Amino acid sequence: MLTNAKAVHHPHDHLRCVNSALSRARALCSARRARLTPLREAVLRLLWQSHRPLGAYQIQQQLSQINRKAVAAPTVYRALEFFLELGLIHRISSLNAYIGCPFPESDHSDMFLICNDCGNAAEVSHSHVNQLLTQTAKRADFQLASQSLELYGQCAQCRDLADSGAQWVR
Amino acid sequence: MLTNAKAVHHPHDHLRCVNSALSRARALCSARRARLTPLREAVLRLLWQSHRPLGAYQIQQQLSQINRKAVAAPTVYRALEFFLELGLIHRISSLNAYIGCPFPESDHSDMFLICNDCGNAAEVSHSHVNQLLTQTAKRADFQLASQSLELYGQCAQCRDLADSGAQWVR
DNA sequence: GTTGTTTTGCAACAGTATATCATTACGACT
DNA sequence: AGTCGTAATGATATACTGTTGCAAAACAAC
Repeated sequence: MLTNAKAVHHPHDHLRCVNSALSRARALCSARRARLTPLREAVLRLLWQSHRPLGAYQIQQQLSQINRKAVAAPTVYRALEFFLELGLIHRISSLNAYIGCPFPESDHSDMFLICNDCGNAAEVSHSHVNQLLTQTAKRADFQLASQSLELYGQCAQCRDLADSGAQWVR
Repeated sequence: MLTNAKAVHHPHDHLRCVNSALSRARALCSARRARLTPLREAVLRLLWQSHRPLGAYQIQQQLSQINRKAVAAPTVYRALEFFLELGLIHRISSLNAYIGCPFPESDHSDMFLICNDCGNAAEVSHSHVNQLLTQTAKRADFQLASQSLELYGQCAQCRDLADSGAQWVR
């Protein structure tokens, strides 16, 4: 089982996530001869500032602040498209939002565990799940090609917080 | 395993789907003291005209034609919300589209098999899948509450069509 | 440095969904 | 039937999400 849930849904050294993500991105881009421009890197950094999926227009706003001048929507979408094609980010369709992929080099079909309280989304790739889904589809005489799996619930950290009577403030 | 895949992805007597869906809807509405108004029934009929998910604005257009006068977006969304709350329809978030639920009275967590060729979407509820997902989530210390599972691929009918060399025209 | 390609800027627009307030229809009660 | 409260619909505006098309700028290769 490939997952970053242990980090995402618990306290962790987030700087490591960011640095690891950026160095992986740089490696992958140079391997594919894709240009990781300053603007694109800024978008990727924003996506990795936390484990919460970000909407395109949230990115736009933050990017505009950083740049000290307005950045247009297509610019953001182009950067997102660039990363989506490289497998460096994913789109979470039930949220219309985007999130960095923690293991872009491994060919995986992904699933997300999204916390209803804190909004953090962990990625999980589990071969049993994929097998069962493929098999279930096959039993319905359906040839599976791709999937969108988004699970909602409560993460460990928020459960503990809730148990202790505290309130989460977004 | 609860599914309508056998019908959806094969030739079938669709009138039975429609009639069954409408009578179930009427039953459920009267049981819940919810009003199945003419407008709402028209929306539900449109959703059941095929097994392809419909966008809200597609519904709006067709509804306007039927009504011989323009129907506004909020009207459509209100009808959709009404049915969503009753569990009579589902929203497929990766398509921004809506589809009738074939077994609204049974409490189920759903998954869709959506054909990339013909667009038909079958609903599947499989306890093994749900168990495995719940368990996988649990292993990541995550308390599963709800899910959005949308699988894409090729249905049996379209596979046969493709094998026979024919072309599907949408 | 010139040239061809990729990236970014910019403006307009298309598609999806919601907020707000006015109006109408309905159900229950007298 | 008439009144009253609630639910449903109409109508307008607006927010949010995403795309198209074309021009300008940056870059890579020669």
